[in-house]
Amino acid sequence: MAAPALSEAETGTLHEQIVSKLRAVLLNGELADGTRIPEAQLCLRFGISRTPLREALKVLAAEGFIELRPNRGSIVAPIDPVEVGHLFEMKGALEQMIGRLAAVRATPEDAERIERAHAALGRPADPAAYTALNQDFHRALAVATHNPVLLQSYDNLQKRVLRLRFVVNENPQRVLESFGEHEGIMVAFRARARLDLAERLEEHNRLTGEAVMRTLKGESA
Amino acid sequence: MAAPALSEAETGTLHEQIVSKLRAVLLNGELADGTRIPEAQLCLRFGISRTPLREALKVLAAEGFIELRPNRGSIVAPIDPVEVGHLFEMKGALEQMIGRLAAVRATPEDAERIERAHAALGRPADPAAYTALNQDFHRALAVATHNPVLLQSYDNLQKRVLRLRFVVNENPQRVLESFGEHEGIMVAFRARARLDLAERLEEHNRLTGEAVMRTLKGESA
DNA sequence: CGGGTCATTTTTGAATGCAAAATGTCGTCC
DNA sequence: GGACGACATTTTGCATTCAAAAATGACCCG
Repeated sequence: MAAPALSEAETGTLHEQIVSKLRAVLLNGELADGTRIPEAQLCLRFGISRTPLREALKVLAAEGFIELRPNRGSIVAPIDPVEVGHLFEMKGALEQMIGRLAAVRATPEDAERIERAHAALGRPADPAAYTALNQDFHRALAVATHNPVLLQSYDNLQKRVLRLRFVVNENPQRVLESFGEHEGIMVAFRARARLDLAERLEEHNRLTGEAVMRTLKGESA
Repeated sequence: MAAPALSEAETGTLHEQIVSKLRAVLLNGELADGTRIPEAQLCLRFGISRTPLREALKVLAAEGFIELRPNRGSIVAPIDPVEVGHLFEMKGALEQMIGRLAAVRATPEDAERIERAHAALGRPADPAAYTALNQDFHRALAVATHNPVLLQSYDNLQKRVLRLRFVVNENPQRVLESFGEHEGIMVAFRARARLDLAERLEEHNRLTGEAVMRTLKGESA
């Protein structure tokens, strides 16, 4: 019998579990951006002492999810429209790389995972499920590059961008456009057309970024 | 009177100082890759207790410089030829992005910094100095993108690659080639030719990577 | 009634202490 | 001579403790 596939949050050392759990809390939008994070409260919540919690905070700060202010506590990293632009720009460079590499390196298993993720995306459930499936789809392409360094950076960016969905709601118009773009991406992928795949992924990312930026600016105005 | 510009290692909280200092130690090649890092020894060396040291270790692990093995201590991240290939590949994507953006966004001040860094590189001193100046030059181009997200990722990759110089010595032949490539890069930069600059940076990175990989394979064989 | 100062409380940063896991040592047996 | 196993030692992971810095609030003065 195979091992029961423990989720990342229930294995490893205590502080590693806390990193996963706390990151999940932040990505679930439970703590609004900019709010203070009292250590004692989190210790109570997770049932641990401050030592592993503080280790986790340092790691999450390095990942860009929280901000440490010496002697003044940690805060959930504020969402800055300028930084969001930079995040999408950086993600665009990775998407291009993903396109060029995945088209060439995808194994049959990779291709099947990508097809499945794309198919799952075809039947739109609630918005929250759509977001998760969309992430899975794009991540499956990143996995197909077989470059762990790239994948780790991509995961980080994807998660940091993911936090935005609580300040800018998914725009239904944009979701519809995405379907078409995803189809185009799959066409290029099935043809293993590396430059086309790169271009379509980059453009898809750029359009999403622009939509997010418009909403961000609209709401702040 | 301006503040005396403290180096990163002497400011901020204790654990932040340790992160910088310890990273510097690793980049100086004082600890060979794969060697164990006894916590007590480092505490003694830095004159601190284990708490901030362990926080620093977690951060450096997240950055990819060390590896944490639960209950079995930390080791200096082993240099794996396959991973080195992945690092250069990822760096290549960023170099392209740097080329496309820096050509367009560089301010006159950026341009001057880049020119100065390039000029400093022209008079080759000892190999160690050359490596540092070379890093400065490429970093100056990254700064000119005015994208901090990119810059942070680039810094990380640059430093991780930097560790290699202790396992593969700078190859004089390759250094000579670099001079020519740097000239080409500057020509493209001065003309603000974004696609050319991107291509030359990418190619320069690829050639360096290939040279390193050849040496790595040669030495392991 | 508002602003400012000082004492009190809370919270953070780092050191210490303690239990569990891993490592090393020695003796035994084959 | 080498493999195995019990014991002692070391090292790690986490909880607890202590000191210093920031936040809070009471009090006074204008």
